[in-house]
Amino acid sequence: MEQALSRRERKKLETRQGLLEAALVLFRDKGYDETTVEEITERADVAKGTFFNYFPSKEALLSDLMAWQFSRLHDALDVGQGAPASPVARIELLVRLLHEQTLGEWHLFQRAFATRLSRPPLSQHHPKRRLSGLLSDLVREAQACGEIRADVEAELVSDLMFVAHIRRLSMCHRENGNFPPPDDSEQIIRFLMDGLAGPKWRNA
Amino acid sequence: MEQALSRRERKKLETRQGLLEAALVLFRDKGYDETTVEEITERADVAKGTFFNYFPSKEALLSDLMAWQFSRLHDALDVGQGAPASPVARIELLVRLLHEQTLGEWHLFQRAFATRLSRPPLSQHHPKRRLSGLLSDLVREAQACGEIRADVEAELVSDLMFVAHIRRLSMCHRENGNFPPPDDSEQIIRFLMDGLAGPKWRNA
DNA sequence: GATAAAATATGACCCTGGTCATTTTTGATG
DNA sequence: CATCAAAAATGACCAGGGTCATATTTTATC
Repeated sequence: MEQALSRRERKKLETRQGLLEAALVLFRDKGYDETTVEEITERADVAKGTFFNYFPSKEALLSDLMAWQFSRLHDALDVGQGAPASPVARIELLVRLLHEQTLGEWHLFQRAFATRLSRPPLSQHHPKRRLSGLLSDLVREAQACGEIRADVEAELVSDLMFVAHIRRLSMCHRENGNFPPPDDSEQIIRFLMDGLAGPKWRNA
Repeated sequence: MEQALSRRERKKLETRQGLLEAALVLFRDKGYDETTVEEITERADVAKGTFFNYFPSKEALLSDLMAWQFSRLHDALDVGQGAPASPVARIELLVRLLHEQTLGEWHLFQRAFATRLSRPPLSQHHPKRRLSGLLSDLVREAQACGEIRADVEAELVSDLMFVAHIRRLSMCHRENGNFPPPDDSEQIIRFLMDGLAGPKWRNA
């Protein structure tokens, strides 16, 4: 057990967590753009300047927030904890979990991903908390054991899966307001697996 | 011939175009974030406020800029003008052209796409100028004539192609500075066509 | 031309993300 | 305790995107 946390360090973590939680509530409630950094610090009961002692930017906080939200996924995907042995099956599981967890916050998620797409990484978190790393690791595993062809970059594949997921949420949301779609999460993965030419070409 | 443009309307178009061109030069030169709206209006020789009479936001201008840059692609893909008849072949052609045209401006392109991903459409341009519409139309065509399975949403497919392209540029750029990659644009399309399981599974 | 109404242009102003010099708190040491 | 240096908090400040009431220009009409 490492109880090597001085009071100072504990206070620091507390403040940081307070900011994250305040932001999450406000983002959920009013949306990302509509929430001011000052409102966040107000709610967390610190001065505005303090915010930037903990996060280099508002976007970086969002990124950390998402990482925090998704850190639990790692455990759920541990084979030791009952996750399926097949990497592809675990990918499908991940996508399904992701889908459940993203409901209600998909616009935040979407925003965070878009930012990551267009700008260099904002802050390096613990690898255990990087969703993209998790996905691409799974892809690499699947490639290693032959479930997925190895002549494509794992990063590319995982990104495609990611974006497919975001698209689906986005389309659902725009069409029927906020209604979560039927659980066809794995269909996208399957389509990526089968290819655009489709399974019927397989035996042609 | 419609010469139904009053002087006022001509001037209006001129100003708009002036802003677009000024912005393009500055974005290329200094980058999107580093370019100020005021610098753009300065260069276009109008007041800052005028900018927002023509574009609702800086981002909207970027979006229009990209649309403008890509409007010529439509012509290149006209079957009457020598483009291949096969929709998939035309998709491959589009991706290759896209790749050539994006060189040197990929970060702008990337930025515009990321914005489009995370926010509702900023301004509705002429459909002929919407790149995403162009791509998804091609996909629909390919589906109609059986080159691509029809049980997946065309929008989803075209978005995946889009993102794959962006990813590739992004990775190339990050790895070897600015060096354009070997012309393997179609490989991604082919991988999407074949699927992750890969062609070797085909006859298994 | 003179006049008026509509379209356009303008820049002072506001808001908010982000910076930074300064102040306050912390805890180590004698 | 008193002292001091390091860490952390603070809020005045700045820059840039975006708004808007006002000023200017254009066109229509007489």
